[in-house]
Amino acid sequence: MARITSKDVAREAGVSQTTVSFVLNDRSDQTIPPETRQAVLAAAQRLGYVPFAAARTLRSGRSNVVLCVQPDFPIAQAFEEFKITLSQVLGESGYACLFVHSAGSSKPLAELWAHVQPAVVVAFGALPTPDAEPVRRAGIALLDNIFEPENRIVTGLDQRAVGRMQVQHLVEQGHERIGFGAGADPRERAFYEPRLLGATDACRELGLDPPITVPVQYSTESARSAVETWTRDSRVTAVAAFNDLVALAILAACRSDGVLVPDDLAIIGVDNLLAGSMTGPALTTIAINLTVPARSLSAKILEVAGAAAAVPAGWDRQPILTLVPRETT
Amino acid sequence: MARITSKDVAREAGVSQTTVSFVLNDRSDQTIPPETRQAVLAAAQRLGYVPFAAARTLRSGRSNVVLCVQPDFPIAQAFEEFKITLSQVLGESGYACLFVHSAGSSKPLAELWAHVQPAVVVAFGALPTPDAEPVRRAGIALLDNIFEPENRIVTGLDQRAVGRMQVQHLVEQGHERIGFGAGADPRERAFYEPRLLGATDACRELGLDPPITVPVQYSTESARSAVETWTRDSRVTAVAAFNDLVALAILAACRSDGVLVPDDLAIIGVDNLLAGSMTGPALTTIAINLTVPARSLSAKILEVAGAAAAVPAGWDRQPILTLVPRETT
DNA sequence: CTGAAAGCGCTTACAG
DNA sequence: CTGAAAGCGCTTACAG
Repeated sequence: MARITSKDVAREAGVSQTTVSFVLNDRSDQTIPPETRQAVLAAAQRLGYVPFAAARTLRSGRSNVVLCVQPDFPIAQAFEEFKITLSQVLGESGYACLFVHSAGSSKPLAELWAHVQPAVVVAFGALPTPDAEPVRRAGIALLDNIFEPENRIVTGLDQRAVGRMQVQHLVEQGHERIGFGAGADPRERAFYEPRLLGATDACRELGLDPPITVPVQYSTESARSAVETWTRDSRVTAVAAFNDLVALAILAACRSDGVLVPDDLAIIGVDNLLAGSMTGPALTTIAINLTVPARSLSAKILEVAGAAAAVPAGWDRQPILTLVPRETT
Repeated sequence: MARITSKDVAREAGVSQTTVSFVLNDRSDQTIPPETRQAVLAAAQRLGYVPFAAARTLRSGRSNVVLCVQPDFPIAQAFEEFKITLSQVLGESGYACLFVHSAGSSKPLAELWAHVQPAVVVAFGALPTPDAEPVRRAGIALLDNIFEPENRIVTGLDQRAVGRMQVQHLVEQGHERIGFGAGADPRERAFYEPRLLGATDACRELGLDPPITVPVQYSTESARSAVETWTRDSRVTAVAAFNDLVALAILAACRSDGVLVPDDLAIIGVDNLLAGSMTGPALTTIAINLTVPARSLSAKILEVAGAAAAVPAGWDRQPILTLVPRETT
């Protein structure tokens, strides 16, 4: 079955292909009488015409695809929400939001840019040089390292504020010796490093010693030696975990070692995982509303893509970080 | 900076564009002398030539993109692993694997097919008719409802086997009155319905009454009334939860109501979430190795795309489902 | 074995 | 206000 082309629409409407193009692209620099415009629109509708993007891309050298490169390891579930919001907002502005897993191509991603000549490439992490180079060379806008502190203007979210908020809460509860449960996986460094930085800043500002930091793996075993360090050697009374999973591991270690939570050791996590609300005692945590950063990033993407942002006003007034006090502090 | 085209390569190699195309596409129906072939390859290499996919797509009417439509709600984290494996295997066969969130376009996805004229469209759930129709009409291969029981040949994974395995384990532990904790979110029906079916089958085969099924939301509160139903009214001694999150909710409800696990009520989940290994008592669960279904699906995709599968042999011998016995059974 | 030429469907100077 | 024509970069009959 043959594809329906703009030529077909032109014939159906009794005009030229040029006119069809002008009408369908709503070119403001052309004056089209309403009747002609209606005729074209009606014909396109009747035939079910969908412009063939490959041809348009070939012609213009650029598609309206936004390509998002995801890290190869599973990240917090809350992140799904982020991607969904991003897709929605960009979708409303006529951009398709596609996600790739960077591990997808053993060879560098190079050829993928060619496949979908995107308008913008967004990398949540750092795009390795062999991948970034061809993007740059092709003149494609690249938004890199979205969640790094130095890019906080892009997402409106500074990870340091997370660690800062944790410490503030713990200190308000009367704690003076703070521990920090960092991640052990270098791929998650982009999250735990700035959060630790923020926690350290907050301690200093509040006149406390910097947090006693221990890397914790996602296992009770690993968390046990961390808990030992905190309670025995350093007399730490409260721990900020860089995420809920680490907090859960610490909580499990306390349970198995008879350390009372929150009496002997208070714990606060980050992410507001469902699982954290269902432990005993229930986990105090910080919820991150990723909807706001997603809208913020969308606006930036549309800006570099040279499109008018269709982002509704007021969204940036919503709070990103919310303390969820439960039973572990 | 101008794009490097096959014409440039032809000039550099001193041959025609036709020859360049033949060499670069490795056309077996053409005989090219080794020297010519080398010259072309060297020239392409030297210039850093990357074929412009839009032109190729325009010409052939089809790209080598596989488009995967994801559900709009966050699903199990293990799923990420599935997508990564899928990307890798398809990547090795020269296909780019892109993911979209179906909520992305308020209008039907229709225009997206046009954007990236994919070779195959894969929908993890059901693709609504207004979206499926244009795909079919465009003659694009569509793989739908990947995880439904009737498609178990595609993934090699029958969700019913999951529920079956849960019941078998519980019965081996001596239980005779089985409960089933289903999901409450209709969007997850594709997972809990077949699992319940499998559990019911297993009960019948083992001469037991069908499981007492209660929908459970992801909250301790919701799980409490479920636990009441099971322990008070029905004398159920063991519950199969459709996933770990429901199992965790049930565990939390037991904790708060003084129901002893596993003595009063045994619990088994599905997914092997990290959080489940860190509760007290630690959750017995079923781990799903999604690597195998991902490879299986890849093979199917490559088949419908008309490509030779580069799937290594032996992968289908690995077990998909593994019982992870811990402390709740 | 190799090349000149056509054509995929679109947009856009350019000419009326 | 509208249309004929060129050209984006590729592949493939077709002719030598």
